[in-house]
Amino acid sequence: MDKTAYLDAARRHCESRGCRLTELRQQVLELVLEHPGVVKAYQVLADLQRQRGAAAPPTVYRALDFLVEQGLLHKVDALNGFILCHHFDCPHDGLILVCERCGGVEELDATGCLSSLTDAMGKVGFTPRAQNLVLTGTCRSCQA
Amino acid sequence: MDKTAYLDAARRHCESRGCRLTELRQQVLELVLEHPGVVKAYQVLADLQRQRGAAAPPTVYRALDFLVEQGLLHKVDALNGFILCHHFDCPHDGLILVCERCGGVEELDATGCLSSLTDAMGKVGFTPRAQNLVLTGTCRSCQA
DNA sequence: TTTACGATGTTATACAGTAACATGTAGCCT
DNA sequence: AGGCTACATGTTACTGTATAACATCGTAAA
Repeated sequence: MDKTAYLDAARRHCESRGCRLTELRQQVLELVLEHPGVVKAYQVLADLQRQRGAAAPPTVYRALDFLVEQGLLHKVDALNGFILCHHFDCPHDGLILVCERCGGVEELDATGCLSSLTDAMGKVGFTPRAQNLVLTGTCRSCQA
Repeated sequence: MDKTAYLDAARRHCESRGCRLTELRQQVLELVLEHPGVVKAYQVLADLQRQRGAAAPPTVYRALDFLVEQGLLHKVDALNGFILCHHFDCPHDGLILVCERCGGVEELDATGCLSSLTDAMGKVGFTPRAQNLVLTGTCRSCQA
């Protein structure tokens, strides 16, 4: 899927949920799109400032929060960063592996693996926040 | 296990690993112990300042990092906080559930559940950072 | 047109974490 | 004892992350 198609799909996704992918939000999404792996909010802020001359933290955080809420991005708490979510339109159990060294992202389909986890959680009445599990660690090529 | 016994066990645990649970480190551990669930670094800092009059962030962070390294605490990235680890002496795959609303913590033994996860990760050469998986969500009593 | 609401701008500040260097302290070696 | 070494702690200053609170603007419905 090329960039234009992706943005179109993202826009339709938002609208189908009763929200608007405004110009600012799309601009932020495009900036995230530019980066291969994990993106930091203040990196996006710097990019945004280069493009429009002025921007403050809340501007970026509001847009990022919106995109996370729509399922277009995932927050990687361990790294204080954000990553793109492919598959925002087909909800499934994903396992997202983020390398702490190179920032690379790898996605596994972990539906099978996660079912026993969610079973265990369900038994104690616990509802996990996100359907996609984001883990940090070290990828194969960074093992040293 | 009461507090004194716990601290003794913690001390022996550190010493068996060639480290010392110094007075400061124990003091920080006790402060964490005071709180039922998730504790924030700056909360510990404030407590510490009340007890000894002066303390700076590095003092607290160094102690907390040490305790995490020894396995006595876990860091909860999603909440920028720390929680106690019971079972620091019997290494096993734990699943730690943190409620976003009440801050409560629940630990499951998830050895079985996690094996399929680690299998899947191993297949792509990925090494997860921590052996304990920390998830956030909503606990039974906070489901509302 | 007015009203209401959601989005954005703006300022200031709170919260989280670390770099770099100074000082202290305990054990070891000669 | 004296000095060396390694680790622990103190201190200052800073960078990075995130949000509160309020002002403004645009758009769409009443």
